[in-house]
Parts: sequence; C-alpha cells; structure tokens
Amino acid sequence: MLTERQLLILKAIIDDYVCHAEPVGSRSVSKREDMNFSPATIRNEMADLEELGFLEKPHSSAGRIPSQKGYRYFVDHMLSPTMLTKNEVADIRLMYEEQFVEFEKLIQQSAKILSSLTSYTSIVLGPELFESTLKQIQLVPISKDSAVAIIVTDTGHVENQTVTVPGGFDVREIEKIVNILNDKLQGVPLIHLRHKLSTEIRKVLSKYVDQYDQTMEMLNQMFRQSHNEKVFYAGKTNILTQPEFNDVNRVRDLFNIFEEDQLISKHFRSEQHGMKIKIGEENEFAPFDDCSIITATYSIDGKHLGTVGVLGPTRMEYQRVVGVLDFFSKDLTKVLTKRYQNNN
Amino acid sequence: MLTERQLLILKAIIDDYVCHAEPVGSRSVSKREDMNFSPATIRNEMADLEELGFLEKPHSSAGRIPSQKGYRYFVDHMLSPTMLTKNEVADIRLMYEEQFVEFEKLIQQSAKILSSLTSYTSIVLGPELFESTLKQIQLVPISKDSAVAIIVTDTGHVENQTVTVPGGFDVREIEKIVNILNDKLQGVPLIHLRHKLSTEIRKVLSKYVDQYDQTMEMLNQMFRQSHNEKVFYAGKTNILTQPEFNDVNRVRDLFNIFEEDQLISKHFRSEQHGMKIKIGEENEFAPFDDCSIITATYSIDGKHLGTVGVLGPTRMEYQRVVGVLDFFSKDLTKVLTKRYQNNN
DNA sequence: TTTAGCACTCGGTCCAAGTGAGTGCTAACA
DNA sequence: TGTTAGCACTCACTTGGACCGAGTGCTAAA
Repeated sequence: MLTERQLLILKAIIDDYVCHAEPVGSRSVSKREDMNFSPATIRNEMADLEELGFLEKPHSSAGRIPSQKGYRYFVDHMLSPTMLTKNEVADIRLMYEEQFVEFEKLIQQSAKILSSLTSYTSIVLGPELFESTLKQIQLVPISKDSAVAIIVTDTGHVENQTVTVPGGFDVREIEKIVNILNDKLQGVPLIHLRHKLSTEIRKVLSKYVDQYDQTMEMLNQMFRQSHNEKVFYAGKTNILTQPEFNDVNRVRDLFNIFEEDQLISKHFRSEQHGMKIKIGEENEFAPFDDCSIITATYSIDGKHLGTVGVLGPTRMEYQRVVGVLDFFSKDLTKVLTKRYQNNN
Repeated sequence: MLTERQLLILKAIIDDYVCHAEPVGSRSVSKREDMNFSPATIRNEMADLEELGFLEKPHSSAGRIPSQKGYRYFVDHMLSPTMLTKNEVADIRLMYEEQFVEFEKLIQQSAKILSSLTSYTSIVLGPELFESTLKQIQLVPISKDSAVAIIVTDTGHVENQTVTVPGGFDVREIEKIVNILNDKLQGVPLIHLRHKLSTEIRKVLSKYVDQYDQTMEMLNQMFRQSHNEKVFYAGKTNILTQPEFNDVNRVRDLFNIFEEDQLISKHFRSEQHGMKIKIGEENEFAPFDDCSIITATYSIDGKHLGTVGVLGPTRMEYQRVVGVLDFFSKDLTKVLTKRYQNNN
C-alpha cells in the first residue's frame, strides 16, 4: 500500500536514525545518493508517512523518527538480512574448535560471540530440560547423613542435588536403590521423573527396600528440583553505550529484569522453531519499551532445545542481527546435532 | 592525635555525608543535638581537619566532605559495628531452613541476603576448590565417543567435564579405569590431581590398561579444567541508586568489571581469615575509586573456603556493613561446619 | 506533480543577573 | 585564651531573555 518512493524514504529514515540516533530531516534524506527529489517533495511524503503512522516527530521543528509501526513494517516487508563475512564465520567456527568443551560452556561462549558480533546484549537460554531424558543417576555419600545425587541427561547435562540419607543405610543399600532407579528410569524424560517415582518406582521399592518411607523421602528430595533452564548473558554493558540508556533510572529498570532469570527465561523462551522479532512495546515488560528483542531457536536432531537472542534498542540494526542470528542458530544446531546424535 | 572535639565533628560530618551525599556545612553540624558549639567554632575545626587531610572541599563556597583518609581514620579508630536486630538474624536463619539445599544455592542465597540487608551490592566467592579434596569420580557415557566425567569433592561440590572416549572402550574397561582412579585419588586435594595423574596413576595404568595412550589423553581432558571458584552477585542494581553512579559511563566501567569473574575473584579473594576494608583508591581498579569494598571469609571446620563481600560507594555505612558481614560470615561458617564436619 | 521560497516553530546555547549556602577573617566577648 | 557574632566574599545554581539554526508547513510558480 506504500508507494515505491515512500518505501525508499521510510528505509532511508530508518537507516539514518539507526545509525545516528537523531531525528532525520528532509534535507539530509534528499542528499542520499539514490534520492532524486528535493527536500520539499520529501517533506510532503514524510507528512504522509506520519499520517499513516510510520513516522513520528519529537517536536514540531525536529526531523522525523521511525515509529514502532514503522519498524514493524520495515521488518515485515523490507528486511534483507546481512550475510556474515568470511571472517565472522571463521570466528564462530573457532568457538567449536575446543572440541569437547562442556555443553554449558559452549552455550556461554555462544552468548559472548553473539554480543561481540552484534555489539548488543545477548541472552541465551540453556537447554530446556523438559525434553531431555535421563541417562544415569549417581548417589555419592558426602557425610554420614548426606549425599550428592547426580543426574546426567542424554544431552550430557549434569544436575546435582544434596539429599539427606536415612540413618543406617550402608553403601550396599544405596547401590541397590540406585540400580533400581537406573533400571527403571533410563530414557524417561526429566519432566516425568516425579510422576514415575510416585507410581512405578514406589511399587518396586516397597518390594525390595527395607526402610521404605525414608527412602521415598530421600528420592523426593532428589527430584524436588525444578529443572529451570539456565540463562546466560553477554555484553550486558553494550546496551549502556546506546544514547537511549543515558538515564541511569532506565538502566536500573532494565538491569533489575536481568537479575530475574525466571522472568527473562519465560519471556525469551520460544515454543515454535524459528526467528521471532519483538519491537518496543510488543515486549511484555515496560523497561523493554525502548528495546527490540530478536530470538532464534537451536535444537539437537530436530528436538527443540533452547533459544538464542539479542537485545538492543528499538533503533536496532535489524538486518544485521537477523542475519547473524539466522546463521548462528542454524550453525549451532548443526554442530550440536552432529555431536550428540549418536545417543546410545 | 585528634582532639575530642575534632573526633566529634569528623564523625558528625561522615554521618551526615553518608546519609545525604551532600557537602556538610558548619551550620548543619552545629545544629546536631550533641554539638554545643557555634558554626564559627566548627568552621575553625573544619579548617584544621582539612589541613590534616581528613576533609576536603568540592569548591570554596561549599561544605566539607570526608576525604579517603577521613574514612580510613574513621574506620580504624572510631568504628563501632552495628548489631543486627532479631528480625534480621531471623531472616538469615530462614535461609538455612531448607536444610539440604545444595551448597551452591546456599552461597547464592547468601549473596541475596547480604545485598538486601545492606542495600549495597554483594559479591560472594564460592568455595576455593584448591583446598577441597576428591571424594569420587564418575564417568557416564553419553554418545559412542563421548562421556561426562563427574568429580565430587568432600564438600559436596560437583564438577563435570565432557571428554572424548577412545574408540573401542566398552563399559567394563571404563569401569576398571574409574575404579583405579577412585582407589588412588580419593582424598587427594584437587589442586594435586594433575600432578598425581602424571606420576602415580600413569604407572598403575600402564600395567592394567590396554589402550594406554588414549586413556591418558582422556584423563588429561578430564582434569584439564582449572578449578575456578564461582562468583555470585546480588543487588548489582543497588549501586545504581547511589548518586555517585548517576553517570552512565561510570556504571559501564563498573559493570564491565563485573563481567570479568576472573578479575573480581582475584581482587576479592582473601588469603587470611577475617574482615578486610578497602576504601576508594585502595582498590586496584579505577572504576572502584569511588567505592569501598568490605570482605569477610567463611570456612568449614577451620578450613578456609571462600569470601563474602559488600561493595558500596566510599560514602558507605561502614558500621552497618561491618556489623552485618561479621555476623554473617561467622554464622555461615558455623552452619557449614556443622553440616560438613562429619566427613568420613 | 515537483520544487523554490518564505514565514514560523521550537529546542539548544549563551549570557547576565540574582540567590543562597557556605566560607574565612576579624574583632569583641566571657 | 578559647569562643562567637558579624561581615565581606565566593561560587554553584537558577532564571529568563536573546539568539541561532535545523527543520517544518504552506503557497505559488515551474
């Protein structure tokens, strides 16, 4: 519904504003190479674009800035993602080089690379464990009445949890229980562990184990932990170089949210595969009103695992970030799949 | 060397400045309850205190503010730590209630409590592993050529590391190796693991294991990890409410340091037991120039473990923070010792 | 339909005057 | 001799007016 020329002008204004963070006047638009109209003509078009809601004016004698709707239109209809350079691809590949670095470290590294490639803040959600299945359980006695329960998943993720060991249990007894657990629970999705425990395991244990009640108590402790996905940040301070965050109060509001991993994780988690772009107030939290968030998902062998995301000002280099995230998420998926597809 | 009256005035000025963050004038000092001198007299004393280096003037017609030396004198000679209220002690105790929460969670909680008690930023260093000893090693196969190595310490700390498994190893072979490791390495301080590996273990393995070279390669991967202590922060944004951090550039400099756990850990780590106060430029890093850092240590059974610390502006409530940290670190030590003293 | 011209708007900067909190110094007082 | 009242002085901060300039909207001509 926009004319060719309007598109051209809208794009020019967004380009300029993204780069300089200052209202763009008709004169400076007219000076662009590909722009063959006088400032007056452009002023007319700008007035129209403003009426349509794609631009706004900070005050009557200033230039125009893109509105949220303007960015949205740009993203939906005019976005051509920037390709990565060879060097950038090489930088990413370098990360995978240390071949058997732990999963968590890899994810953490991912966050660092994303923030350095985009110069925004990156937020990466660790594997969502509810799709992972149990590989093995271990119980290591620590003191006379406590032990560390260790749960390993098929993706190599390790969780541990201190539990109280009922008095009078000896090593053999514990071994027996652990064997039963491993026998019955291997391959069970973590999210079903508690349910299995209170049904099947319950029955088996009541047959073979002496101190049934205390044992169940211990196992409940073991699986009590809610398997929260971890949140990794990198380049948190990048956002502070943006002029829209010159006000410390805003910074505080934003960083307060960063301290709530739970909130962030909920907000970033993406159910369906693929890229998602949330602009300004499309985000749930008020401190994100001047921010845009772009997320993509990564998976192993088609199994949805987690989310990689970049947070920047609404005045963000969308093409660049979309380009980076698209490449990166797919590449990460490829690497992870290759590494973990041979399960069992 | 300071007169009674000078002490009184110095303390009054520090009190006032800590509270209001603005230069303190002679008039407002003279109005305090316990102050029976006219502004003129106080002005004379203030001039003397300035000459001695305990006070400074932002400009000629402003009141005085305490200098770094002033704070130092106050801390060294006039500090009477505030006791915690019953409610505050109760809050702390509440934290220990969930009795067998993991060690790491406990430490993380500690950071939260400290920051909420002081309204400053708290930084807590997790256990310094070099004093921990090995409790048990586990090796869990994940895919056909990789496994997760899990290391449990006597303090219930768990580390894990993905390793490449030499082709052709079967479960029994791995079990044998793990058994040898556990047999030879139990009780060995983590810091000596690598050394032991390249001496004793080497010999034993060459006798009992088939694919010696590949096995050594795997074990090297296993112990490659440098056992860095983790750093936990809480209330990072508290510092942003302080007027000295109204400037975003300062905030950025400070938060940049927060992103470098390594640096922080080095700077906060305390070799000897007890409380340490670093005021302003006594800190190593320029972004801390307007900050003071107070740290205390916690231990298990006399064995030095880690550090709890609070970071605030130089204009900090020293008495309060020292009171809180003193109580907290001792209490934490007590609880941890009680929980883990029964090792074997 | 496009453009040149022109009056107008309005935030930002500069400057001068005024304000007030605070100081240092001096002289008088107890 | 130590303390205090008084007074001139300093200086950051606020206020308001003048000015500047980037940018606009409108109108009329090309």
